[in-house]
Amino acid sequence: MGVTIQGMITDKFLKGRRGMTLEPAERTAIEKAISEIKSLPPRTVMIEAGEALRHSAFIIDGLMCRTITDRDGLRQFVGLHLPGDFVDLHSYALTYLEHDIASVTQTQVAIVPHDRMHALVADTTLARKLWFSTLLDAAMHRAWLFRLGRLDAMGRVAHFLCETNARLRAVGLSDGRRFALDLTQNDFAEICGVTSIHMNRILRQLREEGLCVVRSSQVEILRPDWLAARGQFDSAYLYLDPGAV
Amino acid sequence: MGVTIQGMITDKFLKGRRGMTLEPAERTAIEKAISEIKSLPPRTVMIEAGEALRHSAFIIDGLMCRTITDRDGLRQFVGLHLPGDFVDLHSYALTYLEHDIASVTQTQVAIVPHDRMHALVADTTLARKLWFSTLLDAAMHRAWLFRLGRLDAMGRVAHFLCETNARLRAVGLSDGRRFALDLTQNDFAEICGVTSIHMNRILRQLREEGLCVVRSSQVEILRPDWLAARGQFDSAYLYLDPGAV
DNA sequence: CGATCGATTGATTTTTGTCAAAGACGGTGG
DNA sequence: CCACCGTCTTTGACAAAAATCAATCGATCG
Repeated sequence: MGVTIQGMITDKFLKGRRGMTLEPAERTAIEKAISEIKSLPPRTVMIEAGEALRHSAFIIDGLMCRTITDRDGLRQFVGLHLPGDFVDLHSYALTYLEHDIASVTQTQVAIVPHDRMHALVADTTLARKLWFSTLLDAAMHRAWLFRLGRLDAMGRVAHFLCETNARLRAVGLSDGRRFALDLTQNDFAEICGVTSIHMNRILRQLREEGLCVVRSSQVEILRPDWLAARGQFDSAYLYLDPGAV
Repeated sequence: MGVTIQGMITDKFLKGRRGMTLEPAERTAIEKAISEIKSLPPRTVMIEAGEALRHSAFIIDGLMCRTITDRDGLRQFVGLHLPGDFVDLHSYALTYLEHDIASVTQTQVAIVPHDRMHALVADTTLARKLWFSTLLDAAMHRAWLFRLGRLDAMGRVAHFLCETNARLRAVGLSDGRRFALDLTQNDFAEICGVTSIHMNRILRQLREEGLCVVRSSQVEILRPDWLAARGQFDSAYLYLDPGAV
């Protein structure tokens, strides 16, 4: 009661992030700036690199990814986005993106036209929170760089699963051990920068050793501490509320 | 004449970036916000992960890096910063960083206290340019992710050299083929996520095949086109002025 | 039911890391 | 001036990690 459908849309935005949670008025302001709600089928490119952009999208439900495609058409995931993520807020200041944004699963996004964004950022407090949200993405990029640059294949998977668990938990979509994650082994491979064949072997190994089961769009972490150690995972870069970690 | 020393400080900030160049008044505003100029010896940590921050630093001269250190003390570079880069502008909204920032060479930085930053971002046009500058870092992070995730060791080096060449060129520090870059082979290794031994072999190979000479703090690119192709380099993510590319 | 997509497995090759040891070079102190 | 040192570079031999090639297998879908 008292919670309108409208009120649910930005529910998860910056949820659980250290000192950056939105005030009710700020959420209302953002929700008023929404021009439409769009539904995307799975595996659909929403934004292509280079395209001129006049609006940003906020994920209400579903999984989206940011990818860069190489000369042979092979993709590297440079980000994975969950409900509550303002997936291409950065296009507001960049005007075009140098990567693609696509849905992974069936997705619902809220569209905010850039010309309505001007009014939002006139409020310097809200502007700073929006800025913060894009800096959070950058912090995740850095964690991903560490993952790819310093960890072996199993470490990368471990790190990624810890991160995803923590992020989903922050928005109430993981209980800390088990969560839905509708990615194929090939997606995991494109995230971790290994071949899907190798990814298959790593996931089997994790399963056989009773550490973690990744299977049919469901992840269950059996030994969270072990996984965090194996992936050298430290959640500081997610800027979560001390209580929420 | 007419160009004061003061006027030189922010000279290179956002220089050559598509529609984001600073107006004289904006540069003056930033320069007035500077509280001090600091000199850093080579290889000095300026900011440690987790430290509470009350100011940001702008690089006037020198090379700095952002690094994440693993459990064994091995570092992964997650960014390299040149003169004209507002190296930790993001600390303004983040309040602490999850990575270290250190000098590579002898460096001069201009310090801008966060409480003076408030006045700068009150100007929404300037705020947007500052925001853009942090998004540029994020775009580079993504290019680095592509590099680590999809390229082999030689491709990574090629990509990195193309990027650095383009960035230095934008601020007038490369002629497009030859530039100073005071990095050790170990730095290159920490940037590209390979061992320094392997990096040594790659650099030798580039040299022997007459493609590129990386030696004693000087880089000379003999075949820019080949290097760009080998590293699948596309400068779109640097958001350079069409004329400057 | 064939077709397609994703998962799985084995055999083999390629790339990169590890270990061990010199060589080069500049700077310092005797 | 020169021997010594530390840092950076270079090289070889070998081991480990991951990629590649080639098939199956299983489930789902029209």
